[in-house]
Amino acid sequence: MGRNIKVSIIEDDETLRDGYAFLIGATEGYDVISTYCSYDEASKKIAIDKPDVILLDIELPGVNGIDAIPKLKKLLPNCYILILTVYESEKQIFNALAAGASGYLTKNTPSTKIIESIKEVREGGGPMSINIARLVIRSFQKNQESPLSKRETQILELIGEGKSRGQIANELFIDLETVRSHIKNIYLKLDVNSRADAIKLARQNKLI
Amino acid sequence: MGRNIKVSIIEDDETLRDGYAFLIGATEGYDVISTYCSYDEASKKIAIDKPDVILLDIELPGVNGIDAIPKLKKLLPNCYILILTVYESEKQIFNALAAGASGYLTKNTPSTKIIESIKEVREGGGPMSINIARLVIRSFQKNQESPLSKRETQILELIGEGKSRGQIANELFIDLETVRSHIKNIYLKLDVNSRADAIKLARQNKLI
DNA sequence: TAATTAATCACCCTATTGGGGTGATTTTTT
DNA sequence: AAAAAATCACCCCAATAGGGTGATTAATTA
Repeated sequence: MGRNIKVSIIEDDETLRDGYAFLIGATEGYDVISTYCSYDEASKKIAIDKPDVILLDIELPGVNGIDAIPKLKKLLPNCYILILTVYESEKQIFNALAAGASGYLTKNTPSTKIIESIKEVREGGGPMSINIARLVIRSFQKNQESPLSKRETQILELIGEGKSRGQIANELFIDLETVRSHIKNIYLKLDVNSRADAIKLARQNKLI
Repeated sequence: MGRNIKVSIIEDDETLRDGYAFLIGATEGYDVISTYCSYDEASKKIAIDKPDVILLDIELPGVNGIDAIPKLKKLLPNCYILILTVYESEKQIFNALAAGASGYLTKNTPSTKIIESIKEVREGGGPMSINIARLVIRSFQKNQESPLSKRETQILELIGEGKSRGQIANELFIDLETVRSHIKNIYLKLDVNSRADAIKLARQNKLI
């Protein structure tokens, strides 16, 4: 338990890489056991290093950081990956998290927060920069001004689960014709004429 | 800009309520302008208080915290709601965030973190307790050991968007029969026999 | 109170879809 | 060399989806 946390860094910018390495290595309880400038470099040796946590950049030469995540996870299933990048686009963030990153920090993060996040991630936490947390929280928030009624929203949710009219009717204890009627109204309100378009629009606008 | 942050507290436990109020009120830059023991109490006067941030408990008498969120948002559209609760169930958390909460803290949170989170939420951040952040991040992570191939996963994603075989075929520039064939294999692998069941199972296991 | 919206059900229609069978061929990966 | 992935083909038929055009009965809001 008192063992030092073993950290590897994958970052192509030499100055940053050395900076992080020095910073973390100088901190009590942390060892920087290796640094790499690309995934291709890292892949050859990192399985032997066996780091507890990898600090990973997104913009890398060769295999980019996001594609590197599942590969690293395969090499080191018990290793936590902490993204450290300037990229703040929603897609990048969600892709990185979906791929298996356990935390996401932007490069303006103060060094104390980086150090703390490495510990946090190893303890099962999910450290994020403030701006990332904002995006993540927003991704959960539904639109409060939906044109759809409660029932319509409910039915659109079931459509989003791939259910047929019949299945929806059974689940809600209403007639099949009533379901049809609701769906027609949904289509009218959203100005679409297919399930796929309704789902797309509803998800885009966070109606469901 | 230098104006103090106006905070309201809705919390049924008197000891906690007074504790928070004292704590926050004593801090430079913060004013506790009102405290309530339920939503029903708060609803009568809180629109006049016009707080910047509401600290909200989940387990409340009468209207519970989660149902109170949209109502409060309607009364005070520009107010941020910060959940402060012992509840840590995934559903509660995601429901609260979906309803419009901007942050979620558990009650073991140190007081400095609470104070900091109030400021953070007003600056557009999304403060979370460490354990909450863990759940939130995990909710994004996909299963790395899917039984499905890339193409199958892709097709199942499109099915999850409500698309028909024909639409999928057009989108992927493959034959309708090929789509059918993939879907059959998906059903075989997942041991289901309908779109709805496939989507359900895939989402449960984070295959898509 | 009057008007609107929500929720329920009914019956018309037809092209498309969905799911089940049972194959085969060609790449790609292992 | 063997296995898995990706592609396409043709059999079947009940169910579905979407469009039209209604009506009745709560609720909610003006």
